[in-house]
Amino acid sequence: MSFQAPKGVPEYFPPRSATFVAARAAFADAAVRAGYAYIEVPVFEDTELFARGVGESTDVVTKEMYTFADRGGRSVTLRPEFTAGVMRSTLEHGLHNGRLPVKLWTMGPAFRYERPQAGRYRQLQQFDLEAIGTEDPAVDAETIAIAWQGYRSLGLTQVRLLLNTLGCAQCRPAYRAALQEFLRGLDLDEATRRRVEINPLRVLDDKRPEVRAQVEHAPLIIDHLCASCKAHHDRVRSLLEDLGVPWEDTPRLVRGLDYYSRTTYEFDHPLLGAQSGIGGGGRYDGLSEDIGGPPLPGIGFAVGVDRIVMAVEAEGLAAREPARVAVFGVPLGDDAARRMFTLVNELRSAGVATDMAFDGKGLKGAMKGADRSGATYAVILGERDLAAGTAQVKDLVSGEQTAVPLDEIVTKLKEKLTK
RNA sequence: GUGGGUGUAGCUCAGUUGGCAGAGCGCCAGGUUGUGGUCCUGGAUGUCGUGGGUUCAAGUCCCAUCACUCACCCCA
Repeated sequence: MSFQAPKGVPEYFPPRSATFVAARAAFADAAVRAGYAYIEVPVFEDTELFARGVGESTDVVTKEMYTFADRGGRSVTLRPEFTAGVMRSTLEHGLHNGRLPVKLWTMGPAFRYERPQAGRYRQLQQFDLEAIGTEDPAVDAETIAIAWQGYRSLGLTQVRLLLNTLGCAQCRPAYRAALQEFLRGLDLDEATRRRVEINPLRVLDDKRPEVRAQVEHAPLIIDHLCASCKAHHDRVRSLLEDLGVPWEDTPRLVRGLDYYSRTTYEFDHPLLGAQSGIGGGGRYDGLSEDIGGPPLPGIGFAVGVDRIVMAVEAEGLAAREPARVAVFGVPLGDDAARRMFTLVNELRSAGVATDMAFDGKGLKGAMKGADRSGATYAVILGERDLAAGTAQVKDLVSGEQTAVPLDEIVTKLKEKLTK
């Protein structure tokens, strides 16, 4: 084995890839049912878009971006997240000039240059959903409900919703100053002291016990909200209550991307170890303006598909089924193999999932293949059958076998499989 | 970027004080020349991560290096 996958890039192959596909589909279905439409955005963008959209003070921008110069000398960056690109595309194509909100979803890889560990990858797979052009707290709750449905439809029961609000341009500055004043009085290491000046809210989210103990009595945003932020937050919470979606108020929850404001949330799974966040999102009312657009509020979330696969496995729910077919062709001899190839394609055209044995496999080996394919029927075609214009249709569960004329096989099998 | 752990068959792993490189699962074949699953029998597959050192002899000891992995930090 001379080559291996790039560092920190997870790969999904059968049978585990079935869980990956199911995880993405669960969220896509939930989004489509709520009227969200698909958008395909670039895997790479102008570096400046992320610098301004995600925020110059974030670790993602300062330390973790895959940035390079293309052959034309432009600085481009592999997307570290989706929201900035979706907002850019919305503005560029004027989607916000139509009916609001613009409801969009997308999915695919995002890239962050970090040291890999369990659940943390350099190429991570995300499902992303955004509602742009609305301030209605009901849409905040809607996005949460969609994510919640995604987790539930996969059978996950241990997901926790952590909820907070970060205030807005009206109330956050005063709170930020009060928090900074408090944090400056603490005994903190160099890097953290720098963070106090650049992005003090993030210090609240520090997991180190010595930091945690010190910020225990720090002022909280929840006590400094302006009237409209408080009303917004209360409304989101009461709507979640109406839906029966349980949450935990987590006044210290802060997200690592600068654009977040007001509603902020994270989904967490207790069985995943250190990287337990399996989704997160919130409101980004200032993002459009940050990247040169008009005032345009928005709310959305991203879920980590890699971590959802891990959560599904941790709860013992993994599908672990390779692709299955209903019918499997077993040809004996070259003439039969040729006839079988057409028959198999006819079955597929008729909507019957079908596979067949290749490489001139013997009867025993081909039947073994039929068994492993998961098929309920094997169609055996040997020289004798071919001469008689029939094939043997074998019920692989009962072992029963009958001769069926070749030109009736497709309709007969369709009949058998639909009842 | 910082700190720990682990590298042996496709997978999971064993390998004693340094002494012929192994098991289970999987795979292939046969038992059954036109019938799968269960069973029985047989078989194939190794740069012991890589390079160097010590030694009569290294999977085992030493050094270096790479990869993987877990945690910090950060985040999905």
